Amino acid sequence: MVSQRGLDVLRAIVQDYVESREPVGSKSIVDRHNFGVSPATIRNEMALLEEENLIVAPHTSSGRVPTDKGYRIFVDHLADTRTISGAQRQAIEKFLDESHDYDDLLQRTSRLLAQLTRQVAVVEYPSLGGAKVQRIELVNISNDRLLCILIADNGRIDQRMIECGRDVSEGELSEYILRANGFAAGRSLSEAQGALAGFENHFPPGAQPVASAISAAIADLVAANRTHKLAVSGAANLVRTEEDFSGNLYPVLDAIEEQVVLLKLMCELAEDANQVAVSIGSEHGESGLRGASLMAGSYSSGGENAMVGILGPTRMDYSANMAAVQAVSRYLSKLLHS
Amino acid sequence: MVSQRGLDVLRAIVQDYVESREPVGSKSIVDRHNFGVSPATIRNEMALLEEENLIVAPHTSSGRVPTDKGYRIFVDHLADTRTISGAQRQAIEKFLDESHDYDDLLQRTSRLLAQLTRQVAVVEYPSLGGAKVQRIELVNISNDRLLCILIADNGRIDQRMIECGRDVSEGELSEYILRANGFAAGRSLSEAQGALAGFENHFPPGAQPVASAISAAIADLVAANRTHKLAVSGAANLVRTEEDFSGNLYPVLDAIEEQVVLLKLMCELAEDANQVAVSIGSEHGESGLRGASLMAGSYSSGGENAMVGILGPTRMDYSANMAAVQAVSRYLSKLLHS
DNA sequence: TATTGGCACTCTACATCGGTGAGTGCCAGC
DNA sequence: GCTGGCACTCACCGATGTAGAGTGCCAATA
Repeated sequence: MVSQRGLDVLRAIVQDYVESREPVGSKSIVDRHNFGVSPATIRNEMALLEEENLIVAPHTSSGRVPTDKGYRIFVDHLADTRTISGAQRQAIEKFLDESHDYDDLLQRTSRLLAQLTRQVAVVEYPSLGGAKVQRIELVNISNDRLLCILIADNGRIDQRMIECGRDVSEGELSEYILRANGFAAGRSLSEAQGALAGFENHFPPGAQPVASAISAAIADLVAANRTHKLAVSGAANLVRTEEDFSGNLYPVLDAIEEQVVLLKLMCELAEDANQVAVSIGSEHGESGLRGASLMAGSYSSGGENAMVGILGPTRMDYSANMAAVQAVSRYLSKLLHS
Repeated sequence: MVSQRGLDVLRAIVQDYVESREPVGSKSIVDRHNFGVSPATIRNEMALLEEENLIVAPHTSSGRVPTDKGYRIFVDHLADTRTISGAQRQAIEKFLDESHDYDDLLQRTSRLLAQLTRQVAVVEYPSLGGAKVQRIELVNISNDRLLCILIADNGRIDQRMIECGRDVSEGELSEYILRANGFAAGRSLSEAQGALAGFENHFPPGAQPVASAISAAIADLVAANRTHKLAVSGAANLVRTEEDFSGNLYPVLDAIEEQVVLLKLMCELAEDANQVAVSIGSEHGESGLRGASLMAGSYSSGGENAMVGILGPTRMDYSANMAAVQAVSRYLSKLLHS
């Protein structure tokens, strides 16, 4: 069992290591913190911490480095819950208030968080599952192609191209639009998909192929909206912290681009909606992201929750970053609810 | 003046250096290429090439490395104009034919090119300047917010949120829609902007604030479409070639994220529409991208030209990459014209 | 005149070696 | 339970030496 003073030592080690990037020795701890005891005593505490797998020595007779488990204890019990500065708060509000639309807002959020934390920022687009269909639009693009646009009541828009194989007159088009909206408008996305089953049967045989292509496109749009999307910024920050990833950035950059893995990890963090959650190093199973921590808080938009967070090396300033993620996610929720 | 054999030596140096990543010596040249002369003769040629600033020796008594100027001669006169393999061609066609819509197509193009060249791929969205307004839609999002959607006849869609400050009834809304389309539909974007001047004067005083907000949003959309957008993929490929950037990826990743610089450079490459153009190392003024080459070809969509290309270290396989960029840009044009 | 073999020279990469310093573990004494 | 002392370990640094790749130059040659 680790004593209170042991935990204080752990806190000191995490703080100093995050700052200096170098293994922390017993002497430097007594120099920088007021423990009122000698290095030898600290060494005894460190031996206990090492037994508990909270810290580790990279090699015999070097200082100690926190393990993932050590960071976990730090995050859960030892990190001071900081709040961001007034200037930072103002910067957040100013920057986000300037956004033009939904897309722009989430991209700005991502950029802002990358700048505040100097890490890679990740913002999840909310699912549209609970959103309602505001309107379905069909537009003639070229002779034999239609564009199908789905507008949700929270402002999100998605589109799909439809190949008709033949011309569609304006009159026929407005018929499709009228019916499709009759079926789907006002319903939630998940309902809309069901409601459109058999859509094509309400049209004369000649129009059925196009009608079923339309209902397929809408189904596809709805399905695509279940798989979430991400806005990512600040990849350049990774080179600053390159050594922390033991020089191998490839899997991290790859994860950022592929997004699938990031999405999965973000979802796993979503349990506790009110707190900023952290997944540290090897806690998430991804071997390529073994040196990375993911931190995320949730925000809500139109009844749907989504995550906003950062990706960085396990050796990061958890206190400051949690405060930033917290502040940004709260303000984002507030903005989307107004 | 450099002799024909001198140029052959330059070609050999570029090819070998690109492959081996190591300065090329006179002996290895005679070993790998059939010059039928001794290393000493090659050394004499190399001395001349060095005088012309086409190659340089990193230090006394090491092999030679091409300079940016050397790469330039190589690209302009010496590179064999390769064509891609049948399998690659099929892969391109298969992958791009599967795209759902405009956005998806350009993103797929970017991914594809990144995979083919193993570099960072950049695809410029075409300007909408010449495109026509297909329709303008206004949608009530919440009580006091409207979403303004601009649909162009080439399938591109953009949106802006409008804060009205008061409720807008459905009747009033359809009035706005009717008029806005009356003014703008069927016109090119640039015309539409002019046509909407004084739009609000056609409404009763009570409706004028909202009307002018709408026309401002449309003007904003048109303006935003003049500043182009990029789809970028394959950033992870940079770590593979990290040493080529003398270990400093920051400015490169930064340029990728900021996009402004990339856009500028792409535009500068646009002069010759039919050929793949290359900007090598310090040729473009950006100090952060001194170790990078940008290669781009143009494609056309709805009368507008835009660029598709790659960003990589100056030490890249120009022949193969030019073939890939060429093939992808041609196929993209073809797909967009059908 | 262009080419070549030979030779001295240069510089990097790599391994070896000893000294220094930071840090540890352990133990006896307070 | 804390502390000072001590022996020990190991990374880091600079100096040193060696091997190898490559060059420039020159005199000889076809």
